[in-house]
Amino acid sequence: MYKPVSSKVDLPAQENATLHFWEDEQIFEKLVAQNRGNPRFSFFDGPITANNPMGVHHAWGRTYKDLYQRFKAMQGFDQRYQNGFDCQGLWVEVEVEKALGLNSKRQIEEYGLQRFVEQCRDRVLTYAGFITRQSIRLGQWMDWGNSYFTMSDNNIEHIWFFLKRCFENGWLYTGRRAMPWCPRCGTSLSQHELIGTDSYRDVVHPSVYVKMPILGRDDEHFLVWTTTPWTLAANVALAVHPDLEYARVRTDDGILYLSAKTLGRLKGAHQVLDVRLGRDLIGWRYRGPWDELDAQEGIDHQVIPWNDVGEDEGTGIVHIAPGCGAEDFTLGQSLGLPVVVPIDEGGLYYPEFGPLAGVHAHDAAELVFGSLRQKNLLYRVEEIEHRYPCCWRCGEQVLFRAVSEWFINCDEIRPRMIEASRTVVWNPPSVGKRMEDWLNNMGDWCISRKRYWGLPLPFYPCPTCEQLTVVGSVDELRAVAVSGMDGLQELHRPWIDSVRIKCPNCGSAVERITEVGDCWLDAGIVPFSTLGPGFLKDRDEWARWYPAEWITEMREQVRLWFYSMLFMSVTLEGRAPYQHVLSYEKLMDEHGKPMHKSLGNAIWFEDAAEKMGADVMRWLYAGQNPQRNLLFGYGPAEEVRRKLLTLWNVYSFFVTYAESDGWHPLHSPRGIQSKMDRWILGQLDALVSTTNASLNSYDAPSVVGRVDAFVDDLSNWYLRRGRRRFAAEAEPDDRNAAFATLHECMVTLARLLAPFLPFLAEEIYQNLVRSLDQSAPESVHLTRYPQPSVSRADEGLALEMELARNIVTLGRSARSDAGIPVRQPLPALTVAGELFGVELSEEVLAEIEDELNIKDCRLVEGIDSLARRIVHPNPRVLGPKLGPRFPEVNRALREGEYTINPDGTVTAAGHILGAEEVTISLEPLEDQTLVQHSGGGAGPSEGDGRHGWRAALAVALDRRISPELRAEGIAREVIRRVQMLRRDAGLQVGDRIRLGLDLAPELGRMVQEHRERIRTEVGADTVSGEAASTGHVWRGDLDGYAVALSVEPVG
RNA sequence: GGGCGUUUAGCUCAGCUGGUUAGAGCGCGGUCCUGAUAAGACCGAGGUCCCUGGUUCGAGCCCAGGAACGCCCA
Repeated sequence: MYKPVSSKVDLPAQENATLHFWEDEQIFEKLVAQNRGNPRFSFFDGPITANNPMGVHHAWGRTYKDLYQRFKAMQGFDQRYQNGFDCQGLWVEVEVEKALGLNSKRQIEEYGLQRFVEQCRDRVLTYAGFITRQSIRLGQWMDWGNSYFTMSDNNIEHIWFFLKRCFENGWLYTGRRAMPWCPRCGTSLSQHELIGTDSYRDVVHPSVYVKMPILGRDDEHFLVWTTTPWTLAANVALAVHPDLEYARVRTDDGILYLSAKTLGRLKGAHQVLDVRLGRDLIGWRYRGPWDELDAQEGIDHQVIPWNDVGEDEGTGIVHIAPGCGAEDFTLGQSLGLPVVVPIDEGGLYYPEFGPLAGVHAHDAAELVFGSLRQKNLLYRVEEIEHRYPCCWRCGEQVLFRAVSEWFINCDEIRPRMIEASRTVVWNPPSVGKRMEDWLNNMGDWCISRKRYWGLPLPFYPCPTCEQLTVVGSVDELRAVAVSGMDGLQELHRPWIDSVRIKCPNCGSAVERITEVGDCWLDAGIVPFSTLGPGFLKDRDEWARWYPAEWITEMREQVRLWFYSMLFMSVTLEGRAPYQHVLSYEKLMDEHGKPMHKSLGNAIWFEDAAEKMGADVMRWLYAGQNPQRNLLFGYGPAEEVRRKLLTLWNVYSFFVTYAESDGWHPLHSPRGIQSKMDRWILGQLDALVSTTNASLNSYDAPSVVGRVDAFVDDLSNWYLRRGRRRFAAEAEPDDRNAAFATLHECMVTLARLLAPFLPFLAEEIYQNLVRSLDQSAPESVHLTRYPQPSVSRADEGLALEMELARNIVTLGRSARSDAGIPVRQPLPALTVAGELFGVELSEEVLAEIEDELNIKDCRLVEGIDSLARRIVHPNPRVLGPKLGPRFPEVNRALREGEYTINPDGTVTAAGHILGAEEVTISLEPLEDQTLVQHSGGGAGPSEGDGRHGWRAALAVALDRRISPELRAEGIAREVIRRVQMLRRDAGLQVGDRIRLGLDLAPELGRMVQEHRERIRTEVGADTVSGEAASTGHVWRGDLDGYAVALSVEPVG
């Protein structure tokens, strides 16, 4: 027995029931067991940050992951199904800080490192559980009990191993770099923390023009402009553009140098004494504004060249403080300039800054101006409004500080990474270019972070002899540790900080540096730490899963996860860790705007899943071109839902009729297939074949398009045409064939769609297969993926059907032109055209007649009685053949200067063109107003057989309505009216009625011979000549005669 | 400043190794069909394929230059 299926469906409810079924019956576990020991398919899951709930953007990528893993599983591949969580890093710390009301590193330390770190871990575990439940709701099948966590000791040890290898390679070093720094939080901000929308604000700052006395030239000064007066105490150089012109001008404030185009910024009158190029100023020495400070001792202030100097602001002479700015720092590094860092972690000047010592950088302006004024160096102060970065957490304005960090030198590995990247199939290919570009430009990898919750860098620099020890594993640590091992419950701060080792060189006790590692180390090691027991523990087992055949993440992972994995993999194994990469773009709201909590346009995963349904989401994701931003929302989801609903309704139709008919897939006779059956099964086979090909190259969107087309074929042609074949009064052989065909289509489709729509596919499979056959696999997901075998695809039949559908389209169009509804039968439709050898069988002609309600559809030889043939060149053939002479032939054809020869060839401009060298379109003859035509094209297409028909066709509609036809039309009209009444009355299809049929006498006579047909079609037990006065009644007129109809349920 | 990508109907997007008449869905107007279908069909309105130049018998597609937008890097 089939389970009854309503034509209306609550997809989310259906899905939740399916989830229970999978869980109760352990279907996923059975799938894993079923494929164990088979050839493997290796996929690495990029770790999702377990810091917040999963969003609908994550669900996009997770759909790809699940889709291809399910596809590979149905092909029989053994897989690991390991999900990953990214656990460490500033993002987690920040959320925990917010939750605890902490606002700075100082407060964290007061709160207690251990408690803080435990909170971080708790948060990760909480959200890992949350994301797991969400992913399950999406239908994602993973070995959820076996997820990897990047905070695990195992992961950390593998990174230690990598870092030690880097150390042995001589790549590890400490260096400084200028970082955006929040003095309130006491931490640097990483680049991506400055990218968010809230990070830049309009701020008013005092800007200052400062005079800097030139050494060896009395009363001559460089005039310098800056918006950050607090950095003047860290000045080490001035930069000029070598090719700009600089003027020496006399002013009331002495002789000043500034670039020629900025003279307008001087106060009052000035006199230009001379002009020289910036390059002539290079190397000039000057006295800095704070040379008296201890911090400035020994600094030789010089003018340096810099091509980034401009004249839009300031004076063309730029104050350089490498300790206080990112660009300054980079420039300083390239020229070997000293770095003066004026402020500490909290933004306060260090003691060696004399009068400024202990002052906060944000409060220093007045003090600075006073001092400069006193030294007669202050030229002018003005306010400036500009966009300035702020800490996204606390809103504090960011300062720049040069700080010491740990780096991995990339010189040696860069070319090897580029080589490895070229072995990867990047999808889309531009992502590969992006990777190569990134590799070519990558700086050394800064791997340290001055924070708490993260990978402890295993670096032990000896304070006595300066030898650096890098520990490569816990065993190694144990071997050299002198204290702290007993309390080492995990490889995290604060516990790891208590471990001291003995310097192998001098024997001193050495502490670990306090820094933790970049979280991309955590993710990049995944190919080594997660496969089996891991690279370090069981190399053979590890190697069976390495490298990944396929991975997928969003495109920004090129410079993040894809990069860090590649880096670590090339270092440790000398090759890329993945073979195919699929990347995808960003998810936006349905209007193309980024989703933001603050904009109110964010859609939460739970809401989407419960309102749209996971399958709808998945179909939306799978159909998206991954190279384009996905516009996600309830509008697009509704479009998808309607497509799935079409499929659902075919399913519902099948179940309803198979159940009432008692048709059984195993016990009912196969019947005798019609052309329609053979056609749809051929379409099905073609779909199976192309779907396999597409999925094997990770191209889901084209599958979605073809499935949509197939469902349209199935619903709007096969089933629409075949409805009556499923009725009880249909001929049994034909009916059985129809059921068997539709059943096969639905079951194959369920298996084909299982990776895409796991819920819907399961529902259909359970009801159509499993409910009748307990020996069948327990779940659609335990079946094998449909394989292209001996195909029943029949190109000739496909073309014939396409031709038929084209004729129907023309016929409908002709009826529309004539203003005659389809319900009114018409005597004849004449079809003529260039059919390219495709034949229309009687069987298919009958479908056309029935569909168009035409008594006789006939094909005539030749077209000339219906339409004028217009010859067009077939440029694809003629172009290469005629070359430059092509245009003259083209012109002749266009202007009608040609003759069509009896053998079908065409003579134009002195050339004889073969039938395959031209195409024919039709123009209706003027007196044949009811002719509809379709343009000619390339003839039967090769390709995949879909929508390839471009024949030149013409149809002529005979619109003479005899009294008999009129009567039949009216009878159909009556039937339709009664059916509408039945629906209004809420009757089921099988319910019987009493029909009241009160017709004007003339009408009654006309319809007389159709009375029995009316009675049977509307399911009436009796027909009376009078309509009831109340209840379900329709009164109106048909063809000008009064009519009253009534419907009363029987019993 | 450099790199990558995008630009096609009101909106969202297809468009094959270049082929002459550029398509779909949504939306809009009209008509029709229907006891599987909250669906569907037919007709219609709606296009400077971002711009300029080049190659070619022929360019939405190839080449060069430019513009706008997006992302990444500096």
